[in-house]
Amino acid sequence: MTSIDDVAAALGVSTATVSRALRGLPGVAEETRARVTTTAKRLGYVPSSAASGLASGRTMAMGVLLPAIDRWYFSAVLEGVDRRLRAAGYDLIVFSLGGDGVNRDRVFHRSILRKRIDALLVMCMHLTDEEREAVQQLEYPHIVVGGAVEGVRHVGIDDAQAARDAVEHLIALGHTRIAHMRGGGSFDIDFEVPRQREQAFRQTMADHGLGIREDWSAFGDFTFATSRVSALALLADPADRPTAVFCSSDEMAFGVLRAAAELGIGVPGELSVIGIDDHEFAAPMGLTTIRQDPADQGAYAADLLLGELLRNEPAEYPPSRPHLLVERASTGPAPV
Amino acid sequence: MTSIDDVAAALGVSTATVSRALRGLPGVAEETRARVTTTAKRLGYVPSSAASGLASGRTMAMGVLLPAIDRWYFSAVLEGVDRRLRAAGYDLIVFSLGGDGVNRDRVFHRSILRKRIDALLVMCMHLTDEEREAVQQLEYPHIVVGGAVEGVRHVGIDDAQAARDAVEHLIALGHTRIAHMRGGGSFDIDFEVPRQREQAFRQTMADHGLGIREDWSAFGDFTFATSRVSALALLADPADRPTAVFCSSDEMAFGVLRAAAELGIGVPGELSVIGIDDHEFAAPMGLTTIRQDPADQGAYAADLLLGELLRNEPAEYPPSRPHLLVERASTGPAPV
DNA sequence: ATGAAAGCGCTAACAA
DNA sequence: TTGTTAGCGCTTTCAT
Repeated sequence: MTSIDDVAAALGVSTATVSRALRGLPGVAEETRARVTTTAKRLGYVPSSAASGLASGRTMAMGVLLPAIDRWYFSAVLEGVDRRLRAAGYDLIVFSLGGDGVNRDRVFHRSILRKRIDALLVMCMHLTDEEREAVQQLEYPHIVVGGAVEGVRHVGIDDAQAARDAVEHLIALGHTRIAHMRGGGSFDIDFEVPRQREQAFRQTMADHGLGIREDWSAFGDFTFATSRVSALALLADPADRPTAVFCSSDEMAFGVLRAAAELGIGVPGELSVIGIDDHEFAAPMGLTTIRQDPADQGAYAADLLLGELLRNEPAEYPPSRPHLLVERASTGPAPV
Repeated sequence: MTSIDDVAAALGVSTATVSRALRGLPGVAEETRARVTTTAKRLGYVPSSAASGLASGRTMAMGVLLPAIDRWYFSAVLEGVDRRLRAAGYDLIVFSLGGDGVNRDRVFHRSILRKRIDALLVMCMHLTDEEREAVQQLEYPHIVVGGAVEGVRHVGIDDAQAARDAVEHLIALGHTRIAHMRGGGSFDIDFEVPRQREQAFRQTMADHGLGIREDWSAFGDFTFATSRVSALALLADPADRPTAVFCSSDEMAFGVLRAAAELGIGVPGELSVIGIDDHEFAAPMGLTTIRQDPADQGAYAADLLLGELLRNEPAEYPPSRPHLLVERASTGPAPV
């Protein structure tokens, strides 16, 4: 491996000059910089991140802590984060807690604190008290994306308002018999988000003088499969079923749509379904939903951290990102 | 930040002893090791990865190069890789080429070669000649997951056989009018995989003496939305349409199912649909498919690299992972 | 079983 | 504008 010394020796200049030239620092004659650049390329020199990290205290890497990679929301956020980091020349290190609790604290103690990263982005999820504390006490910039985590700043959509918008869309269509497909639960994925959406659902119903039936609060676990099974039960009785279902996520909405199709229930004629997310499948499925843009959220958070790294001072920022009602074919007037 | 020297000083031992004790190396009295461990924990000592990487030449990180994070296959592979790495105490660095070609070569030259990682896992995708060469000449262990990349070893399912199994399932059900929903195209995602599946489709049809209609080779781009639109056209004419569609991926199969539903075509009564993947939505959708396990492929590849890192010699290994026909409700006998 | 000391390859004062 | 020189915090011989 050719090192900075090789380049310096080849040109008869000092390593400091090579370093400055290559990093675009001022105080290097343009002619010198050109020669250095050329020679470095010719020798195939690539700086060692370990060495520069050790010397400068900057790793040029950012970490993302998440409960699972292979879920729509998280992978989309990741994509947004990555785009920004790439542009800034930063590398992305992913810490997934991946289902089993095994190695959870190893992640915390070995990696997150290991000076491997300059900043950390935490995806909304349930943390133990100890873990939360570890995050709070991080010495470098950090932020939560998605739901709130106590004592840590965060960015995300206004979950309560998003849920309210969805429910009010149904109410405006004349629905009064509205069920809720809830998320959260088996995954450690989150606590705050499902709770806020649920609470907003209840509050909105109450604000409009509509009653809530506890047996119409179905558990969908944020997944297609669980939601489908729940919906099959929820919609089983033609004589007594909701005319609309507010789903706390699109994936659960797909489960409800599927259940309706299996039961021969017409959408939106007999049943309206609305979700939250605007998942990739929502448009082709004709699903009405509240759009959020996870990639934007990730990019926004990454920008924030990158900015703080640059200016070395905390940023002022509005914590909430926009959402938008997208009307498609899965919602319509309440049946008479 | 407390360093190894602080720990050593606190105990009145040398840094070498602390290092040995903490890394579980032999030649340390158990009593000493215990004292070191305790003190290190008390002082909140966490070794710096940059320093140890610089000194030892090991970064304890593995890279994954992929065209996009937020797609089913890739995020699932990532999950499998991550699980293994976590267990081995390795960190995961993700290099996404993410759509736009911007910064592509920066990824190659700045990150991959930057001694930041001990090994690289490349997700099947289209690489420029120069990029392919860069990968081939990597000095550390590397492997491709998914489709083949010329000149680099790889692991994945036997795509040709998987496609053949799918098509023969349809043929065994009596279908002769079989269409193909093809993937590949707009994403740089892949070249080899869609081609192999297409070729196997053609070969299998020919082997069974069945004709192929070029207008029944539809382009689905590996996505739900594109496939749905293609299928809408493919299935438009009740008097002249296929009785079965072989889809090169589940997401495209969902598009075909959706199109069939919109057109009022009964599945599997009038139309059989089969996919490849066993996507999370396949079971609740009742989709017959060829199951593959991306997480397993990722884990397998990661294990391989980890093993080589450990033993310092290339591993012998079977390049192909299993696939399995999963019969569900979307395929049935050809209509008479 | 432990310690001393020489780097690993860079960056960042400080000089010149 | 360029060079000199300390480190950054570990690992790893080589001694002891």
